[in-house]
This record gives sequence, C-alpha cells and structure tokens, in this order.
Amino acid sequence: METETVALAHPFDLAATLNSGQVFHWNRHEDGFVGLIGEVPAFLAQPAPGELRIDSPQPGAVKKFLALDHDMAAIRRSFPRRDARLAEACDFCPGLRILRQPVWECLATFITSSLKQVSQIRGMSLRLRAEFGRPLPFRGAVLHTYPSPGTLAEAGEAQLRACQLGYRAAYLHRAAIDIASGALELEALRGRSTSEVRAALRGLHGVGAKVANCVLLFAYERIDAFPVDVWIERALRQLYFAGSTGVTAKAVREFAGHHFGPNGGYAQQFLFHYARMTGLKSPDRD
DNA sequence: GCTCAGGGTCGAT
DNA sequence: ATCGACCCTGAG
Repeated sequence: METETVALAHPFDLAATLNSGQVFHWNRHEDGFVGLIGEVPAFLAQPAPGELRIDSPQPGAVKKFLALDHDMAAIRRSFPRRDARLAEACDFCPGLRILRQPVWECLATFITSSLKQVSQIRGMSLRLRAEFGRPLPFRGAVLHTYPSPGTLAEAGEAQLRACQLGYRAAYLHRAAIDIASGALELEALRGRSTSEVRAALRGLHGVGAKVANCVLLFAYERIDAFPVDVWIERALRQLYFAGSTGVTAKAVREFAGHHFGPNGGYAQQFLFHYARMTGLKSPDRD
C-alpha cells in the first residue's frame, strides 16, 4: 500500500467528480471516498482544494483514472467564445473531471441506466457487485469488483433480474454473452476511430446512441462525444432555444454535435452537472 | 392504494 | 422518422 499526496496542477473537485453520474459505486469513508478502479482499490481524500491524497497499491492507475493530467484551461479555451451560458456552467464547478473508466464496467452500468434515476443506477450497480463480484477487503471495508462478462453470462438473465434490473437484465445478459464469447473485443476497439467504436458498441442489444456516447466519453477517452439525455436536452432547450417552440429533438442533437467543438464532452459534463445541481428541472416549457 | 416519471432502446408502422 | 411498449421502484 502506498500513500501519496498530489499537488494538483489544475482545478479538481473530487466529490463533485465522483458524484457526477459517471461512476456509481464510490462510497464516503472517513474524510474521503473508497472504491475500485477495475481491480485496484483506492481511498481518496481532498483535504484542501489544491491537494489530493491517494491511498492505493497502484497510485499511478488512480491518477490515470482521475484524469489529473487534463489541461482544464486549454479545454476551456477550446469552448466557443461568447457562450455565456457555458461559461457559467464551467464556473459553477471548474474542477469537474471526465474520468478514464475501465470499459466493461462503464458499458455495463450505462446499459442498465435507461429510464432510471442516478440513485437507482447506483443501487443496481452495487447489487450486481455484491452478488456476482469478487470481494476485496480494503481499509476495514469489503469492496466488490464489477463482475466480468463471463460471470454475468453464466449467471443468466433471471439472476440479473433478481438484482432489480427489470427489462435491462436481458440487455446486460446479451451484452455479457457477446463479449465473453469474443464476438466483440472491447480492448481491441481502443485503436479504432470514434465512428468505428460507436458502430461496434451500437451493435450490442440495448446500446443506442446515448449509451454509446457515454462509453466513448467516459471509457474510450473520446472527449468530443456528446451524450444527449433528458437532462441535457432540457438544459440545451432552456439555455440555447429559450422561446423557440417546435425545435425537434434531432435539431437539439445536431446543435450539440457541432457547437461545442473538440472537447464537447466536457461541455456536456459541465452542463449536466449544472442542470442537475441547480434544479433546471421544471418540465420543458417553451 | 394509485399515479407517474425515471442518464433509453427496440421493433413495428 | 415517429410511436408505444418495456420492468419496476420510489416519490408525490
């Protein structure tokens, strides 16, 4: 076990990042958080804004996961000038980071996300881990790894349904089979173009445009990917199309696809967080 | 108790 | 391209 204290070069907000709907299994522990990055356990705390404490057998893997190297100033400079709404969303939480997640658990988790609230996604994820994952004692707690595709394939759809996945159990089970069988190799996709990865992911039953974009953004480091969900669509309509009626969902997606540029995924995350935290919630009126 | 929406996607028109 | 169905749980 190593303990390392990192002096942060760029704005970083640990709590906001771990609670921003990218990952769903980190738990508060003492003055920080415990969780797993794949098979690597970690305790993380941020005693001061510019300081991060990492307790982990593999601190290097943790730093990579947290994307501490992302140059936030450069990312913000790449955003459209004169976009005051986006600037406000960035200023609301400048330390938000897009993580580099292990691919399978990211994919699997977002497959189960459809028509669920963040807290419910978390519940499903934790139940799957507790039921089918490998227990890993760490700092007095017991963490559970995310179950492998083979494990979930073998478990069967009914067992997954028992973890309260509803109709998502069939999606996850079929995806697990496709990956366990080698029909789709997630790691081999790393070297392919974004559109190729997207097409491969969408070949899985239960993976549509939104989930594919989440996996591209949160696991394959495709920072231009811009997932459009109900929150983002609401936020975009309110912030960029206020007063315009009859704007189609497709028009909103197309706007999102070109307006924010090569780091659009970060813009999405800033807007998503801003919308959720400030309760930009009221149903879509004009 | 009952209604309703919740980080969507599929299959049929 | 548009539209209802889909499992089920917690909040109102």
